[in-house]
Amino acid sequence: MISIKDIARQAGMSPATVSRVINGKSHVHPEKRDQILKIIEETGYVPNKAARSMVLQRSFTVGIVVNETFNMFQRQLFSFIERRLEFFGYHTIFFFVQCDGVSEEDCLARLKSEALDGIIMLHEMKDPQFYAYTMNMGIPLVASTFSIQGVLSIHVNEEQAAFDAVSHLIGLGHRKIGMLYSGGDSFGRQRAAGFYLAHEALGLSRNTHLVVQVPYYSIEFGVYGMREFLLQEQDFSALFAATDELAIGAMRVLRDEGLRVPEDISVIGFDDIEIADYFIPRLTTVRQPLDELGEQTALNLHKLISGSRRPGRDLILPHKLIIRESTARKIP
Amino acid sequence: MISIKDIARQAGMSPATVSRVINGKSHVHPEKRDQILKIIEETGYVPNKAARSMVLQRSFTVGIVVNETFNMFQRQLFSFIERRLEFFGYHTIFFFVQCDGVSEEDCLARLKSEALDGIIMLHEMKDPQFYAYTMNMGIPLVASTFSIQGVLSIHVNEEQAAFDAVSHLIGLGHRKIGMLYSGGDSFGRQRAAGFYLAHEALGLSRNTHLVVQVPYYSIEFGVYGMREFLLQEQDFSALFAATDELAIGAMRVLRDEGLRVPEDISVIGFDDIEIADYFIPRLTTVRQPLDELGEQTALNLHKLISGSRRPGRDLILPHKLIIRESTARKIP
DNA sequence: ATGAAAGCGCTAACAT
DNA sequence: ATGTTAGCGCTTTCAT
Repeated sequence: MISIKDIARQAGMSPATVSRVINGKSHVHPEKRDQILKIIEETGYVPNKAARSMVLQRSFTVGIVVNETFNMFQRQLFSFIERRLEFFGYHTIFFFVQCDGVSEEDCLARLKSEALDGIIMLHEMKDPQFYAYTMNMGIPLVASTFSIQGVLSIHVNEEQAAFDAVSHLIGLGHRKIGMLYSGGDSFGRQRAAGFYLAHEALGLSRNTHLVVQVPYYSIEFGVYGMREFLLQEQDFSALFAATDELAIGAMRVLRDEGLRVPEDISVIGFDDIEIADYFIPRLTTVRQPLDELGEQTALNLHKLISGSRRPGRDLILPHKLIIRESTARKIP
Repeated sequence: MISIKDIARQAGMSPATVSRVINGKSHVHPEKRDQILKIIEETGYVPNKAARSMVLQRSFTVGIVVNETFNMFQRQLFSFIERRLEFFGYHTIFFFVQCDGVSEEDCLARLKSEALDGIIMLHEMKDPQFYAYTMNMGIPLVASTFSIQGVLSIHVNEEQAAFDAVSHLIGLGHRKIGMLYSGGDSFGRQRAAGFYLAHEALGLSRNTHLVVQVPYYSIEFGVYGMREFLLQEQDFSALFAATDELAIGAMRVLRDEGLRVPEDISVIGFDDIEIADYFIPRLTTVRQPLDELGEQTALNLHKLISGSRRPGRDLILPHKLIIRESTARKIP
């Protein structure tokens, strides 16, 4: 492989000068600079990352902490994040974690074995040791799609978004509304809070019997959750699912039970994943700006790493209610 | 950061001995080995990847060449591949490419700037320069989900699988069957070949008017393709979509046009992505064993890299016809 | 069986 | 403005 020395030799200069040119440092004679640039161009030389990595004490690698289930929403988000990360020259390495202590411990152990430049969290870690470690090591952290105290967090206003979704349902005349969500994470709880708030704001009692919790945000658990629901409670005309995947699983069950959406039951989701606009019926939902979420996540982590920004306060991205076919006015 | 020297000093031995222990080399006294291992355990020391990378001339990084559209099927597959890659200690770096020459050139340029240990192709490159380069540099290559001459390819028997799918349709009494696919890649053409073969085997004429080609395998192009289809041809009772995403887009259009699936038109897909089993109606399709595909892709690339295997002949994984709700007997 | 020493490719401090 | 040099953390001859 061609190295900086080869370029230096060909140019009749020292490696240091070539290095200066590559890294855009000043104090290089413009003429020599051009000459070096020309040789680099001709030879197709590119600096060795491992060598730079070693001397700069940077790995050009960012860790992605994500739930083992890695759902459709997260895969879509990752796809956006990755494009930007790639643009900034980072490699990625995944840390799949389950929602239990052992798994988080394993994750932390692996984390320590990698000299990460930064970490993107698509999943909320409970273990305080995790934050202690990253803080201690000075590893920049970005939380994407939820908020963590002391960590640069990028997300929509979950509570307000859920409030908007449920208000839409109430506005359609629904009075008994079910909710499907997971209480295991902050954004789930915030969406639930929005659900209750909408009820209060509109003067409705918050009937807690109409709530089913599931462990993960997958279609499968949407199915499971909806089954539970039907077992417990038949007297409702609308459902607020905390994610689109939950909504899709729920609609599947409703269909199997001979219940029509939206004629018999209105369903609203959250996220606006790709399939939402094609499902039958098309899913009414709250859009999270996935592209911007991905863009901002990568960009801000990069800023944190390069030192051009400090954590500061959360970045709140705008959400948007997308009304499609799965919700309709309640038939009295 | 704690280094090999620190361990050596604590153990009262030389870095060379510690290195031997870490890498499981022989010629180390068992007692000393245990002692070193103990210290490593206690201190939580892990070798610096960049340093190893430099001396070993390996990057521990694999490139993933994938289409810019990075569809649901690919995202799901990547998720499986990544888990294994992670297990083997590789980082990943994406190379998004479009289906045009310029994009492939750019990709090649970026490829050259990364010292990759290996490359996984989820997308077929046309540019012969690409293969010339990788061959020349001795970079191991694995093609996943399609076959390339001279490259270790892992995939199902596309033609047979498509044959099975179309035979299912014909067996249901359908005689005028449409096909939606992309001719821009080998597996698309093979699936098309299976489509024709099934017609021939069953003594049906291959009415080429019943075929629509699209540029990409996305839901969006399923919609687009189906619209085209309806414009050109109304006289058919079943559709073979070359991927599930195409099928979903097609079903969406059919629904919008007031055509029922499967009562009016049967639809069969290909891949068996996650949503297939939840869509309304549940999609009949041909399953590709995504988990094993991911597993084998990562494993075989690793073997190629570590020199414990040579390209050899293609790895053919079993497919399976999954009959669900979107296909039904033709009503005369 | 073990250690000393060289060197992987690069950057930065220091010298000129 | 440019060159010299040391050193990042590791592995691997080559001695012993």
